[in-house]
Amino acid sequence: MDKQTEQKKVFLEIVQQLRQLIRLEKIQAGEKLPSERVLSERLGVGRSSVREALRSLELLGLIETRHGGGTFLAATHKHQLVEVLSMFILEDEKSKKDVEYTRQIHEKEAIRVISCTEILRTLPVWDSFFVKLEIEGAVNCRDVLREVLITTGNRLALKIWFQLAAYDGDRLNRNSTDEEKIIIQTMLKSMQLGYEKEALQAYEQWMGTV
Amino acid sequence: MDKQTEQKKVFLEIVQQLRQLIRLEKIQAGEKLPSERVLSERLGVGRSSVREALRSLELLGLIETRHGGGTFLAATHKHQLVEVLSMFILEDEKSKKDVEYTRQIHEKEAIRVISCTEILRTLPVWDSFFVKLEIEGAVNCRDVLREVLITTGNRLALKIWFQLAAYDGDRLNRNSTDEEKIIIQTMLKSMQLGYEKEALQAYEQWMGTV
DNA sequence: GTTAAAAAGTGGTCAGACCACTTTTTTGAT
DNA sequence: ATCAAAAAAGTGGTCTGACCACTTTTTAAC
Repeated sequence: MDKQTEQKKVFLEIVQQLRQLIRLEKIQAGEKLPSERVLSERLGVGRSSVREALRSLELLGLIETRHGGGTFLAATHKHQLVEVLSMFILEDEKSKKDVEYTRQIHEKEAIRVISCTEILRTLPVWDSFFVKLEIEGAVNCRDVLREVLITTGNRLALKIWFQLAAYDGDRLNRNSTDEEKIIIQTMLKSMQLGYEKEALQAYEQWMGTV
Repeated sequence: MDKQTEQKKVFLEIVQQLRQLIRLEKIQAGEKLPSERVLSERLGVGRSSVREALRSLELLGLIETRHGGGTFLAATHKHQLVEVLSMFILEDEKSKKDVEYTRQIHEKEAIRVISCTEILRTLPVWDSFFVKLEIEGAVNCRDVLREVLITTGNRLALKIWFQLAAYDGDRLNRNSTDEEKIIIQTMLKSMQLGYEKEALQAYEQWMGTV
């Protein structure tokens, strides 16, 4: 599984080396980085390779470049953004539990919102899941939760959820078992009736069975 | 305010042109993109510039490159990631409400977790806020919420919150008013005692007054 | 028709050049 | 000695050409 990741990504290595350089040199936010030519020499790579790495970090908002002035470490509040990303992008998956748990935060909130909103909890889409459960005997777990998230109408939360769900995919993107079928039915029914507490209980039970 | 953003970012223009090219050519996920040399010619720029743009998109996970094979549009689930980012990176802030609301999702969840966990709700840090409120008459709203998020121990949720809070900063990074003082005290006290419902009620009231 | 070799295509990297802009240093007039 | 203008150095921005390693396609031989 790790064969591919460790293979060879010279380009990413430069990014990592740059991060290391920033850490070792204790370069603070707003301070200047070594010039491209100096970096090229110190890292033993061509200037164009350095630029490719720098350009990536710039798009991420980690650094800022001023034509003729130099390259500077971006303001701190932008770093936070990068940290979130790098956790995924750089495969820093030392906290899979956090990913799962954070995903569930959004799912629970969506269930609450829908249960408390007449217009949302009476949507015909929920009945469609009942039909599917009856006919096919199972539903795709991810589909159910995605629909829940979509229904709330919070685009940002939806996208964050997509992101989290993508990295927790194996346990999510599958068909429900017979055991889960009953739990999901209970959850959806409670939601439709506006029983927030019962819907959440069923959800917790669902996640607990996985 | 927009003077700087529109100035000149030739590098970002290429990224945009690539996005446009992908859209116009209807290139689907997994399909091949034109080669670097072809792109260089079609866009009227040097190959190194094209590569800088491609490398950025690669770090974002939008594209995949195979040595000797070509450049391919990444799988869809990776796109979602990019969308979240671009919402911030490309300053596409057409949904400030969503940012605020999503931020509050995490804050509410943190309050729930703390209220239900003996070890967390009896932490001495909460008392320190009472002291500060008495002596100085006010606390920094952001500080309170940050401490709440930190306490839960979910690093990922914390970082997402930092990100969201940074873009909703003005209304958050300020001292509490006299009116808020009482509400915050109520919220913290309820949390300490494990009264989840009351703590959340106070929180909702707090956010409602802003 | 199959297979092996050759060719073409493509990404990966480097080196050098030139331009535009900024910062620093030097110069010269007061 | 001071200050302003000019020159120099430093730096990012971009392009070109070259070579290598790898993959895909084409060709040639059987």
